[in-house]
Amino acid sequence: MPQQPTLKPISVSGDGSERILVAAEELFAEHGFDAVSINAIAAHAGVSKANVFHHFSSKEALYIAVLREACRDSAENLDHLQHDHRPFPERLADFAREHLNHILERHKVTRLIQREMLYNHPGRAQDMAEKVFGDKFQRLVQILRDGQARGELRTDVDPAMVATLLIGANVFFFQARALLQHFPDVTFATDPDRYSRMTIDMLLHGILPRAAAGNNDSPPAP
Amino acid sequence: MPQQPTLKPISVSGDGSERILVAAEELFAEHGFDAVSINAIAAHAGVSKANVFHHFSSKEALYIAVLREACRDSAENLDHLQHDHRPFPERLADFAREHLNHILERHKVTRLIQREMLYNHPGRAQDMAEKVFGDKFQRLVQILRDGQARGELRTDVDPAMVATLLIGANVFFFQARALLQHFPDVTFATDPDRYSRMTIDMLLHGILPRAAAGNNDSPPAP
DNA sequence: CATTTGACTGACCGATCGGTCAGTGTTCTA
DNA sequence: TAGAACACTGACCGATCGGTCAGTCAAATG
Repeated sequence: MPQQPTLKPISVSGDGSERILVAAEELFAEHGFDAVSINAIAAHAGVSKANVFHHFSSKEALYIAVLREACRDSAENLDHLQHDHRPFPERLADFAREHLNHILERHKVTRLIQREMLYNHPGRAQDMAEKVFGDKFQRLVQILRDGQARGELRTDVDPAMVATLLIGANVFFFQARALLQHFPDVTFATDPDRYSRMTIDMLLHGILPRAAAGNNDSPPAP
Repeated sequence: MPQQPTLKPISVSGDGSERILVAAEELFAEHGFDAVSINAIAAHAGVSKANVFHHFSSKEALYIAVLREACRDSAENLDHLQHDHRPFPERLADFAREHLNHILERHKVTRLIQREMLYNHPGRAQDMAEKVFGDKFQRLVQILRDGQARGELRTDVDPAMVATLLIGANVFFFQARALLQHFPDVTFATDPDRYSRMTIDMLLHGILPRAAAGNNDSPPAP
């Protein structure tokens, strides 16, 4: 970019290295790795440029530290879904809603990771994201498999496919909602909860007309 | 990025400005705006750096020219779906498959646009993409509305929501397939046609167990 | 044939890049 | 209290950035 707007130092407590990390996360998420200079990060954190290199050996190392910090507390809690005995549709709806809210709340991290997926530098942090997401993904798949075993879910659908569609719907909402807002047909761009509900409704019951009306929830007992 | 690999000039016929555009599209799509230097583009196109500025007034202007060229022929043909009289599920399945193949074939353009959505520089090209996609999106919504009017589609689902879910599923497949390949549960990461079929199956019929087995297609006549 | 036009180039510009280094001030400890 | 350890800074480095400019060369134009 030609010029970068002069950024005021952020008001964040904590030692210097932490403030640098926060500032770097903010700027990397907003503008991307290459568009952010060490000078800008230092100014945003209210420290000198040399101080950045005192705490982090290089720009790359700082970026990786930001990613690691971002992924650290990303261990979303799926346990309460695994040991929940409510009907499957309700559990799935809860997951979808919580997952979408999780993404929206931590939008900086989400943007960082989306950038990382787009850049796909093989060495950098792809393997890290792979493990973090792979674990969560695998657990969601296991929950779906359990649902199949209990007869609460069609046995002729691929659980990994259901998980992909669910997560994809949320990720796409996150990245396209700014665009969707300007489409006259779209009324849900600013209402993630409604988006979640509609997604789950369509995923559960499909979009074809039902021969038998009513009967929306509560699948037959196994 | 610390160092950029020395790029051999691409072997492309045409006048200089066209070769510059092709080279710039390739590099911008692969590495992003800020990570690509005019020097790299010039070397990749086999011309001098000054020549790039002879044809384009600035790096920004070149980038916008690349985006414009990319969006130019992006007018995907949805007409044959609008005037197709086969059953609705088949038409929808065709759209999903064609749309996904379209995305995968033109992966450079897709990556460019995904980057643009991530960077969301308000001035640059967001409004352009907005119009291009808005038109296509609106036409898909209209097709779905027609399906509702003919009783081939549930009337209590939001057509814009169906369109979003369908396009989102494909976009997410595009951007996550490299990651999905490494998940042991995922068997469809390298088979877009199968992904499309499974998506449409789930979207049409839902994932709940069907009380009445069989009867997969052909909705009741209006 | 003289001139203009436009594609094209090498050399160069100031600014900024990531990164280094000698040195300053504070704080903890022996 | 001496001094090691540490957080931190301003000045500086070579490289590269986007962009400029004077000039070369070939084709079109009168």
